[in-house]
Amino acid sequence: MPRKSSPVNIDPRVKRTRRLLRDALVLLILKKDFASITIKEVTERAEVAYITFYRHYESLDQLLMEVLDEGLVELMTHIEALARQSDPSSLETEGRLIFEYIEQKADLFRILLKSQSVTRIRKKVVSNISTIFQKSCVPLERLGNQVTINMASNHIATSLLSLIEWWLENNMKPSPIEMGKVYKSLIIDSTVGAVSSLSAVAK
Amino acid sequence: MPRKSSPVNIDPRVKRTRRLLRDALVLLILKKDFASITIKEVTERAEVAYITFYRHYESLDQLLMEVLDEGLVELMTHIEALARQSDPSSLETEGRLIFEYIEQKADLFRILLKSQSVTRIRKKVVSNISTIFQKSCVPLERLGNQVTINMASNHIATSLLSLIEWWLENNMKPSPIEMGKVYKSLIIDSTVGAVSSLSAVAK
DNA sequence: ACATACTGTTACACAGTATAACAAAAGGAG
DNA sequence: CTCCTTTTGTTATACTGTGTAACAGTATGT
Repeated sequence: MPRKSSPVNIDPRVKRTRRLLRDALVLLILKKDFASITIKEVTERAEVAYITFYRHYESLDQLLMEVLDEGLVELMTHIEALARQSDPSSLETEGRLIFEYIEQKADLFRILLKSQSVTRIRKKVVSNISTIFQKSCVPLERLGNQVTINMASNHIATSLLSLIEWWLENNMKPSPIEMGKVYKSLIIDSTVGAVSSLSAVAK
Repeated sequence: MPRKSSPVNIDPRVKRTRRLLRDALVLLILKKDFASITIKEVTERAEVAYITFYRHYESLDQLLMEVLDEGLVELMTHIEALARQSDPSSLETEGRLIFEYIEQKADLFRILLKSQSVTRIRKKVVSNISTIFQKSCVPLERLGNQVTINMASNHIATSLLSLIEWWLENNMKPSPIEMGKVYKSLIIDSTVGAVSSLSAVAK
C-alpha cells in the first residue's frame, strides 16, 4: 500500500493508477449492476495489473466509497451553502439550484443512487443531508422536541433523495424550475407545517 | 427442478425442503449481511444437501424474493384494506394500525428493509405502495395533473418506507399511537396540501 | 546516475458456484 | 404390500474470482 497522506506530494504513478481505477469503475457501474462487477474487470478496463488493485484498495466497496466521496463532498458543501442562506422566501430558488446541480452531475447521481445497493452508502448520504437540515433549518429548532426534529430531518433527507431518484428515472422531465417549486412545497413547507402541527398537539 | 404449479398437490418432500431453505435464509439474514451469505451456509443450516438448493432455486436472490413475497402479499392486502376505507377523519387510526401491524411483524420488516441491498426489492415495494395510494387516495385524483400525482404517490410510498425504517432503527420508540399522528400529519396531509398548492399555482 | 518506489508477470492456495452421474430414500397408485 | 416414480444425498469435477507472494522491470526525483 503506497503512502498517501504524509507527504502532500503524491507519486504521479499512484495518482494515475487510482484515477484509472476510479474511471474504470464508473464506466462499469453505468453499464451494469455493481454487485456483478469483479476486480478483474476493473483492472482490465483500467489497463493495470490485477494485483495493482490490492496495492491501493482492500475491496471494490472501498474504491466505490472513494468515487462517491469525491462527488459527495462537493454535493454536500453545495447543499450546505444553499441551506445556510435559508431565507424562507428563496426556498424555491434553493430547490431549483439543487436540481440544476444534479442535472449537471447526472452521471454521478445515477451511480450514487444505483449504489444504494450498498446500503451503507445510502445511510451515509441520508445522515449527512439530515444533519445539514437539522443545523440549518431554523424553524425546526424552535418547534417540537428532539425526537420529532430527528424524525423530520430524516424525513427531509430521505424524501429529497427519493425525489431526486424519481426525477432521474423520469429523465429529468419536469424542469429544475418546476422541481424547485416541488422541493419547497412537498419537502420543506410540508415538513415544517407537519412538525408545527404535531408540536401544537403535544402542548 | 421439481414441478410446482400444475398439480395442486405438491410433493411433501418438496414442500419440506423449500420451507427449510426459506427458514434457514431468514435466520441468517437476521444475523449477518445478505451479501455475505453463501448457498453452502444456507443448505448447511437447513440440513439439506448443497445441490438440493439448485433443484429449487437459481440463486439466493430468487430464494430471498420468495421469502419476501410471502410477507409482502400479506402486508399489501393489509395496507390496501386500510387505504380503501380512506375516511379522512380516520387517517390517524389508519396510521396507528399500520405501525401496530409492523410491530407484530418486526422481524419480517427488518429483513425487508435490510434487503434493500437488493434494489429491485425496494423498487417493487415502492411501486406497490405507490399504486395503492394512487388508486385509493381520492383527494389526489381531483387535484393536479398525472405527473404531479405520480410524484406525490411516489413521495408517499418512499416516505412511509423511510419512516418505518427510521422507527425500526429507533427500536419502535414512539408508540404506534404517536406514529399514527405522524403518519397523518407528515405523510398524508402534507402531501395532499402540497399537491393542492402546486396545482393552484398551475392554474 | 542512483537509490527508491511503483508496476507487471507468473504462480499458487483457497473458497464459492454450478453441473453431472449414480446410489439411497420417500411418496403415491394399484 | 409392492412397484414405479420422484426426490434427495453423495461424490467428483470444471470453472471463476479472491487474495497473497516472489521476483523482474520501469518510472521518479534528487
